[in-house]
Amino acid sequence: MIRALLVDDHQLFGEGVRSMFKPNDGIEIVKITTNGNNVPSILSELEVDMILMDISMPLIDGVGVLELMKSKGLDVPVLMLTMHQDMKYIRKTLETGAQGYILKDASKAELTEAIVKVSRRENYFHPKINNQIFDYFRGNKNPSEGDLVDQISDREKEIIACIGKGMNSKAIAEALFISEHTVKTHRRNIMHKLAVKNTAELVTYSMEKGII
Amino acid sequence: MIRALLVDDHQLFGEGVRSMFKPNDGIEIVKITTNGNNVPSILSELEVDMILMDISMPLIDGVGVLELMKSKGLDVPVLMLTMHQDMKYIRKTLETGAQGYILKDASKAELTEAIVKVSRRENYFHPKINNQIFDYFRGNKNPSEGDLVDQISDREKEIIACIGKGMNSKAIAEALFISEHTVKTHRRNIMHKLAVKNTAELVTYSMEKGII
DNA sequence: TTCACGATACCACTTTAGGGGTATGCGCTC
DNA sequence: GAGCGCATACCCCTAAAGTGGTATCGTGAA
Repeated sequence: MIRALLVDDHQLFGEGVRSMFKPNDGIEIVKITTNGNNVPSILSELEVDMILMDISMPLIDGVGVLELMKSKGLDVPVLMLTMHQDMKYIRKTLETGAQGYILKDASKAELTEAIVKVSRRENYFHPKINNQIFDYFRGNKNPSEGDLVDQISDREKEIIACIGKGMNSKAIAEALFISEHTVKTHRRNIMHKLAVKNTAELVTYSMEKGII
Repeated sequence: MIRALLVDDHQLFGEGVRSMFKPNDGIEIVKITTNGNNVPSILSELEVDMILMDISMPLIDGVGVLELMKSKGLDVPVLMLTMHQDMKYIRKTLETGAQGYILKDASKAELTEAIVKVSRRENYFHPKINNQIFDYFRGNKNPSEGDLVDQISDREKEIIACIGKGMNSKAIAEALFISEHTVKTHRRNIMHKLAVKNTAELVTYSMEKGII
């Protein structure tokens, strides 16, 4: 029997998954929590073989919980359970040490397989995102092909956020206490880094990639 | 026993909810479909007391299914089940005739209550969105306060999509086989309707509201 | 210690967006 | 059938974005 902890802010989903597993499935959701911050204390109280965790949660997100666990030396395999197919999330979770990644539109059979594999510390990637994983590792060998997003500095992200709010270069300059020239230079650098043609595409790209 | 049909593209969620209800709960998910287009044929085969439906689905969305049902004269009460707390979705579903609206982070007790009420053709609104509903009806008396989004015509949405892709007015004109002047007029109208200052804000707003 | 990078700043220039009008034809509704 | 919204199209003009440079300073890595 695999003892699993479920971390998901959607109560319905959590209770649903719990009742989905019958005793002879070999999987039991021993605890559900909607607050990732509780994970360390739960792990100290309960014996848990693996953690099923949603990525996007209000108080602390999946990646945050992974980091929290790592900082406390808690080493329980984690299967990320999410709707997001974006490389941004997949990448972050894998980098932070998740054992697997499965989409919420998976079937019960797929989830079962994923839970079993992850509890054995094997990797599981949902078929739909397997190709993206390969692309990611390929991209890693060619840094030029790597994700454009993390070439953006914090200051540049500030600029992007202002642009998204509809501020023009002058307004941004005043808000950040810098010259309008500097803002324009930043804009240019950002556009080159993200390989976009104009502000509109810059905003679209930034929102899709979660910069904004 | 309330016989419910569940329409959700997330298999896991669907199977989870199904197994959540035990015989003595008085609720049975008699069928799960991931494709809303199948709803009419399912209703002709099975006796169903109410429909639990996700709003955002790939092939046909919840509102689309409601419209499809209405066009075929199918009158089964529908409880919308979703993560979206946006007024945009709530409003559309209510306007199209949904009986209730519940968030996916509800508890089993709340879902049960909602299903029972909806099956009796009573309304159910998740507590979290009740206030928004009131605001909506208040807003209805003041049409100026209404949602800006649905003042946007289909053509204008096309223009917005092109802008988001980084196309300039000339490129959009060529793509849509219209004059650049027309595109500029559209842009102006859109910006006025959405009350935004420039393209960047237009893109941000449109993405947040789901126009793009 | 040199070298790369980020943040800052400036100049000059072209292109595009944005705002002011006005207008016409089409389909729908009251 | 008058009015309304929508898509279409054109005019003029200003403000802003976007493109080409160059340059200084500080910090942290090789």
